[in-house]
This record gives sequence, C-alpha cells and structure tokens, in this order.
Amino acid sequence: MQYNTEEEFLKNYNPNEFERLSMTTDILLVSVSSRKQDNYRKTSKKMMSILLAKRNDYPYKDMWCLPGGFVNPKEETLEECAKRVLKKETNLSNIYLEQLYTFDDINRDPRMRVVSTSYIALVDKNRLDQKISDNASWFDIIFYDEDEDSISVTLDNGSVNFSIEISKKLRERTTDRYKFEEVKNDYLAFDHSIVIVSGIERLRNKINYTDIVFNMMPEYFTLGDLQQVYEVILNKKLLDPAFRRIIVDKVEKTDKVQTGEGHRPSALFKYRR
Amino acid sequence: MQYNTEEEFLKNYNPNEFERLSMTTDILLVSVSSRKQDNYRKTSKKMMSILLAKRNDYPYKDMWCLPGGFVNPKEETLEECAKRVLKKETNLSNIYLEQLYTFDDINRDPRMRVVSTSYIALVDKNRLDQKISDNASWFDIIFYDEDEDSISVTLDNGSVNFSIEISKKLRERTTDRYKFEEVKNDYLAFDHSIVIVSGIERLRNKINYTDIVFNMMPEYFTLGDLQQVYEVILNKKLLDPAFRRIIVDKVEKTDKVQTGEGHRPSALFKYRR
DNA sequence: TCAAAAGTGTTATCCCTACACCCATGC
DNA sequence: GCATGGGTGTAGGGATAACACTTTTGA
Repeated sequence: MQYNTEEEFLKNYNPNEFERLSMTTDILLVSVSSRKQDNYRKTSKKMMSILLAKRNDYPYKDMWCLPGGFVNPKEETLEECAKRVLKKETNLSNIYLEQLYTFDDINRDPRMRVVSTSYIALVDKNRLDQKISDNASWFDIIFYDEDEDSISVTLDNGSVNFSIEISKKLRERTTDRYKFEEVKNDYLAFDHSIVIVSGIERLRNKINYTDIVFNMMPEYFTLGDLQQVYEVILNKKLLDPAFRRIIVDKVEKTDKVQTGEGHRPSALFKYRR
Repeated sequence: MQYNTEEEFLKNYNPNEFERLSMTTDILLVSVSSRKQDNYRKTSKKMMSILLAKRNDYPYKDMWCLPGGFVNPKEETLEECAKRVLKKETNLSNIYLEQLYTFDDINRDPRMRVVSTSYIALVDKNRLDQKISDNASWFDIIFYDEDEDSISVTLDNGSVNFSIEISKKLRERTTDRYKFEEVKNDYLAFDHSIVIVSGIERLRNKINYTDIVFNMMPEYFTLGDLQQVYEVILNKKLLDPAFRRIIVDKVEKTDKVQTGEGHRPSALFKYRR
C-alpha cells in the first residue's frame, strides 16, 4: 500500500496491513564471585557469575533461562524494557547495559513469532542486597573452555550443576563472526545458551580495549583483585608487571590499604574518572 | 498468563495476549567507487558509496532512505528478510551481510510501533550489472569528517548532493559506545542517518582486525588499489611499506599484471584463502 | 626525459614479555 | 621463619613508523 497524500495516509490506516510479531528482551547479567580458599594465605578464587531464572510454567517447567520479558510496544523502547526487567530482578536501576544481538529463533514459541533482542549487563555483586527475585539464582561459571570449534561451559549455583556444549563455526572466512549451535544442553530454555556464549565472547573482547571491567568492580579494589577479574574473563594468567603497566593509567591510588589477608597488605585503588 | 499443563497451554492460546509490533530490516550496502583523474598518470580516486532508495509516498515523498522492508513473521527470519531486500535491489544473492544494530525509534511511524534491525552489506560494485532498482541510486561519500563530538558526511549521486551532521557523545565513560543524534538532515528518512554513521564506524573498526575488506574487492586487484580502499575507509593516508607488511600474509601474488596506467605496471594479487 | 606509482631495504623507536628481585604480612 | 601475594626494575625481542631509495612505465 502506498499513499500520496496525508488524507489518504490517515484514512487508509489498517492495523492489520502488516503482519505483527512479539518482541522480548533477554538480559545476560554478569558479575564476579569470590570463593574463599582453604589455605589462609591464598587470595579467594574468582569466577564469573550470571543470573538465571527458573521457569515453572509449561512447556519450560524446571528449565533455566535468562531474565527477560515481552516488550510493551506502546510504552517502552527495547532498552527501557531491558531496564525494567533488570530493576525487577535486582532492584537496581543504574546498571551497565549494552545491546548484544537480535536473535530470531523462528520456532521459539509454537504459538507465535517471537524476536528477542539480548542485552549484556554488568554489575558489582556487592551492590546487590538480598532482594533478588525468588525464582532467580546466581550461577558461577566454574568451568569454561574454548577451542577452535567448540565451547564448553559448566554452571553451578550451589545446588544445581550442569554443563552446556556449543559448537562454533566461522560464518565467512573474511570475518570474525561465528555461528554457534547447541551440541548439548538439557537445562537452558530457548536459545539462551547461545546468548550466554555470545555475551561472554563480547565481554572478553571488550575488556581489552574499553574500561567496562570497572562496572563489575566495587569503588575501592586492590590491583590483585582487578587482575584476577581480568584473568577470569580472559581465561588466562597474566604477568603482574605487564598487567600493572596496562592498568596504571586507568586507576588512581588511594590512601586506603587492605590488611588482614595473610600476606603483605595492598593499596586500594579506584577507577580514574 | 501462566500454564501448568500442555492442555492448558494449547487451550488458552490467545493471539492478542501480548501486544504486537512490526519489524523491518534496513540495509546499509557499501561499496567503493573510482573516479578518473585529469592527470593521466594519477590513479583514479576512490570513494565509499552507499545505496539509497528514493521514497515517493507520503509522508516521506522525495526523501532518501536505506533499502529495507517489513519482516514477514510467518515466512522469514530477519536475516532472510535482509537477503530478500538485497536480492530485490541488486539482483545478487551472495553478498556479505552482517547484523549491525537494532534501532527502535518509538515514533518512527505514527500509526504503529516499528522496530528495525539494520544490517551492513559489502559488495564489489563491478559484480553489479545494470539491474539496480529504478528508484535506487549509488551515492558517493565525497566528504567524511569526524572529530571528538561530531560527524559530518556529504553524499552525492551525480545529480543530488546533500550533507548530514551527527553529534556523538560517549554513553558511559567506561566504554566505546556512542550516542548519535541528528543535528542536520533534510534528505534522509527515519533514523537512517544514524544507521549510516554507525555502519561506517563498524566497518572502520573491523577493517583493522578482519578481512572484510576483500568483500568489496574484485577477484584480482593491485596492492595500490587495496591500499586506497583501506585509506578511504580509515580516512587517512597509509605508508606504503607498512601497509605491505600488514597485508602480505592475506594476499597471493598472481602471474597477472596490470599495465597501461601511465606508470610502472603493478602485479595483480588475490585474496589468500 | 619525466612524473607517477610500484616496490624494497634500513634504522630508530616503542611496546610487550619474561624474568629476577625485594618487601611486608599473618600465622 | 616462611609461604604468599604486593610491588618494581630491566634486558631482550618483535612489531611498527618514518624515511630513503631504486625500478618501470606511458606520454
């Protein structure tokens, strides 16, 4: 249908002229957890954590999924929808949020077409009080292994523990974009295993050329803590002097000192604004 | 609404339970044009070109926009929709295509909510025969200037010439994501000026760490040509020896030679697979 | 002959890696 | 005392930038 005048345009409005669909936003909320070590001298071990929600409705009963919700087209933009979901789940408003990718799993819901725009959100877990939604739970990424053509992830929330396996294949040889496909996944609903893996890839890339990591840090932190966060995201050990050289311009030393750790106390730094 | 059994789930299906919206895909098709120089010795000057379509329907009459179209939710994914549009506009099927961003301009169409997922597509113009859609036209980017907080672009298709100005502002100080806003734009419909600028940013970034540039090159090319394409995308002059060192592993020298150019003939290379 | 681009070599500089080393603490 | 992490200095190697230089062609 094509209109030539304003009159025609307004008069001929037919709400069913175009096929409609529903949209959702899904949010990959990432943080970092610490687990105390037995040896009193050792620093606590760090892991990435993501927030998952348990479904108790048919047909996804007892599966886990990323927090998300349908977009209300009359009221909110996609980003506003994502913020609304985050607020509901964490009771926090000012969380770092970045659009990840728009996935459209054509058969996601048998009743209607759903397109989902996913977001990645980063937060310092210490900012969260206890008011997380009842059906939500933090899962630690206790294992993450990536090679040429597959990714393997193990998640654990203290009582539930499961692994997923994703195959990766370069889409075109001219680019860095991968096609991810589920190989093994018995616990995550929809295509959320793919969203998780894509988000972690994004995070891992961006940590090298942006300061997003500071969205996951408390106001004051030691360089050791910061280095461990880098290491857990990059999934490799870094050399201390090299790390300090990279980070030195991004942080500011404060007067504060952290003691009582079974070794030499460390200076507390904060992000340089 | 929540379902506990399959029976309940299927029986209670209500197509209006969730608010619907319409989706479109918009495609930023980028190529490189050459313009012969007066001096017979000089190589022809290169410019980026993008494909725009002229609207002749109210309320966008005589404005230009990116090729695009509504997604048919029953029949196609977003990417399939983008490919369908590209096929219609260029008569080509195997064009490099990459999802750019999902923009949702809440007041894009006064009659209904439209969300648009944009794609960037790269092509070697030589592959295109004359069968471009009647209302479509290649615009050369004859001027592109970017500084700390604004971008200025001038487009020209031989008969129409216009400029747009976009302000850019870092969204958060921890990241590299910019908020773009139109400052001046009298010719481009919707939010397409923002899509164009975002796409060029993406291309400029990716050229440094991927091989996407070869999607815009013919099978055989000289290193001088290739370097000029890099230069026009990066918007700066590169030093010959440095460029050759970077590129040497990506290309293969062939027996072919290009002569008749008013200077020493150059070897033809092709992309190393 | 000459202007333009093709193509190559060489040096200085920067940055990163790797390693060595000393310091300060709690038990 | 000692294991552990905090914190710093330095030598070596690889990549890059800048420049100089030679080659080859069409008009």
